[in-house]
Amino acid sequence: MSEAPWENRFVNHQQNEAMSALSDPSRTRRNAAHCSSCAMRHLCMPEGLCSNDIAKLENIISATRRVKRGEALFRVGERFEALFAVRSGSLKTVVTHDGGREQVTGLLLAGDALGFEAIEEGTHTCDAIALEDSTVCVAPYPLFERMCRETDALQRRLNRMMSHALNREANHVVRLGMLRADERVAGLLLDISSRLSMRGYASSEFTLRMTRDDMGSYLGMTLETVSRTLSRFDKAGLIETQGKFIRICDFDGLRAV
Amino acid sequence: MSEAPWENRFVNHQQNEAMSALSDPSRTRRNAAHCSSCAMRHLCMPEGLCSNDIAKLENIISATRRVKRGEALFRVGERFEALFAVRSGSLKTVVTHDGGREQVTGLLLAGDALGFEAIEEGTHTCDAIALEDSTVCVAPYPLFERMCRETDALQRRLNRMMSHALNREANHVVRLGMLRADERVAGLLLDISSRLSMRGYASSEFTLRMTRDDMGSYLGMTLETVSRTLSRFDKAGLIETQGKFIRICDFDGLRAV
DNA sequence: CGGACCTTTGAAAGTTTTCAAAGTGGGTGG
DNA sequence: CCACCCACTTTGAAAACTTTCAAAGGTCCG
Repeated sequence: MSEAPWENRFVNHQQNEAMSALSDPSRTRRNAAHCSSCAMRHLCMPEGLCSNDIAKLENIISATRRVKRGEALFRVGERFEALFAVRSGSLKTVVTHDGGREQVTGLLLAGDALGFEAIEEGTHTCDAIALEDSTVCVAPYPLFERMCRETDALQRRLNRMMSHALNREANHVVRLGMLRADERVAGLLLDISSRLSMRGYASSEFTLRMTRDDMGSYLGMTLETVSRTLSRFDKAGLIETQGKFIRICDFDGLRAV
Repeated sequence: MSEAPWENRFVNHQQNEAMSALSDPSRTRRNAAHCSSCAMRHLCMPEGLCSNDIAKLENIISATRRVKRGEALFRVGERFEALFAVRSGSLKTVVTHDGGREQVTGLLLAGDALGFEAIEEGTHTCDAIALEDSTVCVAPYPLFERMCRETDALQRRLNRMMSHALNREANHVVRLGMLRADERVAGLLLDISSRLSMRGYASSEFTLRMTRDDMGSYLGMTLETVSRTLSRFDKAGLIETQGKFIRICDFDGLRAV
């Protein structure tokens, strides 16, 4: 049982990746180590940065923060102090509607950056909750902003990252607005798979730390419908589920809804 | 009939606004005139820009483009060349899913900026279609980017605008994911009302140039459900509808769903 | 002014939610 | 280290909501 494939958790993948991403053996300072590693790639390692720039950046992004499962990295209304990048683990962003109803608006995996929503008003507009014990890199925004001013490439990277976040949201809008329940679930699985794949992880199996309730909230449906849909996919041979572990068996089948 | 309140179109409002916003009588050049006026306020007139900066900006944003009803300002796949701001009229953004199904992902009113989604990949990821004959201000991105580099305040404004777009999308996600049909329609009406109000227009009545089909697509429901919901609101005394003209009679009632 | 497009309304069909209850799993304290 | 318990998951059946199909007005744009 301890050798079962679904024991192959995110955390393990991430640590492997973190190690292998240390492509430059000369950087051995502790701060440099995590900064140049996997999770901060998008935030810290834009093409076009010279090694001098990278050194400056490493000084800015010097802190790592730990967030335990269920704890908040930040909450609605808190002052905006830093951008974050998921180094290991995963988080969800949540908005609480009046009346206490909650909606999961985002899923952040290792390598994803978050916090951009707070730039507008200077305060966070959603909660970011860890789905498992996680670590994030911290980029204090005032410093980051100053460095953007000095380094064009970094500024361009920031603009692209925010544009990327915008496109991600637009995809989510399409998923919620145009797709039926089973199409949404299939879309989510394929989306996660492709995000993992882009970062060098196995794309056909993963452990999704969201509950069925979280998935339902994210997809605009009830937890029961999520569960039923996954069961149906399983019976149809499209996937195999074992609790939170999911293996995709038939990509084309999933794409065909 | 020609004096009926629903003759009071957006276009009229906008022209009034454009005139009244010419707060500095010294700026009489043609290029300066439209640039310092209403529609570009968000793009061009951040607090913190000195008059010298503003002059430079006016040179960059020198073009106005006309888009006729039904025509595209840009389309999916087209190269990203400029950011835009709606000067008069209104547009929708549309994504076409495989299979030809279309989803309206955004509604842009006078004063709104658009085009940010194209920064990531350098090509547009949606179509922008005019809902009525409209004009937009054009900010060529390479020039705009360069000016951001020279002027901190403008860069900060750009970041805030993109963050704002992100928050707008997040609101839309919540609307689609957590609300029922009538709540979505009510939410849209209140959203439009508040956006008009922020820009100094009458907030209790407006002519929404989208068709019921567009509204349905934007809200993730069918045109029939939109129509039925509006009829029900009308009968309940919450609003008055006359085709595309809508008057909100009972804001609190609408907020209460 | 005419015709195309848009809107409204009804009834039936379909999908998803709600309510309910049993089963499963994993993390926590003893 | 194990057992227990709480939280999560699964499944069923009825109810609710929304869509689909259909047809009759309306509106407005050229």
